[in-house]
Amino acid sequence: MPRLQFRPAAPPMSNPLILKLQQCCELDADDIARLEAITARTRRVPAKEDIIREGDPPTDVRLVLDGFACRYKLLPGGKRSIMALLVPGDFCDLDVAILDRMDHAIGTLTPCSLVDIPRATVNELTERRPNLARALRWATLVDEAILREWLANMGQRASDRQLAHLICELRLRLHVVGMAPAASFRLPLTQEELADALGITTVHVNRVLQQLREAGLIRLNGRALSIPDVARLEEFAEFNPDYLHLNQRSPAARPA
Amino acid sequence: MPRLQFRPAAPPMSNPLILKLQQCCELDADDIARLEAITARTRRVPAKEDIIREGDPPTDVRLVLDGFACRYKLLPGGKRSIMALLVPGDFCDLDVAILDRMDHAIGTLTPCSLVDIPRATVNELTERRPNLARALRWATLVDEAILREWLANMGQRASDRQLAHLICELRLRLHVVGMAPAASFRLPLTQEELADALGITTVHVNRVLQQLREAGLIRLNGRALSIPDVARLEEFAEFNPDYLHLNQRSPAARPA
DNA sequence: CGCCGCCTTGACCACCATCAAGTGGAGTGG
DNA sequence: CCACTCCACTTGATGGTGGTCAAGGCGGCG
Repeated sequence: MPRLQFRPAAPPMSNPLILKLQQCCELDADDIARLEAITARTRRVPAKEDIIREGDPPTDVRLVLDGFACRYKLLPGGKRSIMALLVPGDFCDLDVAILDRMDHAIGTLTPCSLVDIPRATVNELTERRPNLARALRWATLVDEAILREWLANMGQRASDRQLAHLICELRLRLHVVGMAPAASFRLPLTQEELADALGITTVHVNRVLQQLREAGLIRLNGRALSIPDVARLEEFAEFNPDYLHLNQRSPAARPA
Repeated sequence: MPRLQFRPAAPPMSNPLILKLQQCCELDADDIARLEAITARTRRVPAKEDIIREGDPPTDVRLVLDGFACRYKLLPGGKRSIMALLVPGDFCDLDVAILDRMDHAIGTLTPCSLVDIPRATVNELTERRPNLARALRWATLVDEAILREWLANMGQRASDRQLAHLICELRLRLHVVGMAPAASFRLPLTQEELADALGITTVHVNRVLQQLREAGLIRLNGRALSIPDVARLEEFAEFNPDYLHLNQRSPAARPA
């Protein structure tokens, strides 16, 4: 690749937002430069802290650049429902400015790096760069598709397949942003958090994890998860990645 | 009301799309005229028929003007997951043009009146009428919020409250479009369809419906459902309507 | 009349919730 | 360095919610 010859210091692309949006469209150098400019100023947030609370009026657009966060609601009974996991490259609230108040909260699960993007910047970007407008819209549509898949997952599958399905989804989403090479990645969620996302109890998550381990479908020590045979796990989970709408620009080249 | 004096034939507003979008913004006469023009040409579709199939490339925008439809997926095991109910005023696929192919299907539950709106018309509308652009965006955000609420509902609540919650939601959504006056409405879903939406079995839906009847929370004969005491049912279901984001323009005037 | 969807009911049992106790590692302070 | 606490994870016993299987009723429609 001679055209890289004179830029030896250039790091391999590691901006998760850019990596993700490239699944939708070809981004040109200017698009990429703008995205990098936007994501330059990050802010650290400790683990287990709210980023946005239910009832808040929406403000800036927020973006996760590092760490895991989640959308959640607290129900009257005191239970928590985790309705989405946010990984690097995911937006918190691209569009919510139109709504009067947040109907759910967003909180960190691990320490996170966030970017706050003024709404005006987003608007200017989408007006001038049709590619990016399209890519951002694509990102919200994929978030919605994930929500639908979770609903189907939760409603129709037994808990072992349900958990396996979540693992398959996370692997692929992390893979896209370069965080799950070789079918292994850090799964920094506690079993309680997994339980709240799956709609089952902590105790049961524990037992199901052990089942999956004993079946040789996953390997897990500490927070490090690896998948000996991705195809086998995906088959077990009935995982069909279509809903993530990856690699739209060149359908042949989907990452394995 | 003397200004209506010379239009005695004018029907009370009964266009569900307009009634719904007015929950978001004040629409002026021109906005309304355009919406009426768009919804003039309807098309009948029989019950239990697909409107869009999984895998189809997205085409026109479709809108339900009468009847009930649903988003659904068929899982490998042969089970069906209903992930959304579409009632009059709801869009099938405002934004999906950006995606390569549908990741779920949409089918009618009852006979429906649909409108097919060319994408160009939608684009033109949103460019010229900021109010409408806002209202359409609002509508998709509410759809997403409903999806999140369903996820919480399914994951965290016992099946009786789950079903009660769905009934509360439907009542309010139908009320907005003038189809649930006096806390009663037609619920044209079969118990099997309810089961697929709630993630439980038909047999269990049957039993839960009877429980709710015996508890005096609902009255049901045939497909006609009425709610003796809405507040009581909503309390039982832990129903909090905030997620529907109704009546944003004048928070005081929410319909009871 | 007879078929076919849809609803209803009963018997049985498994999955998963609940309750309770205990392990082990990380961090803290004596 | 050891005791202590705290948190996440682990394990067992028990029971209920809701699944499964099976049969029957009922109304609509050809």
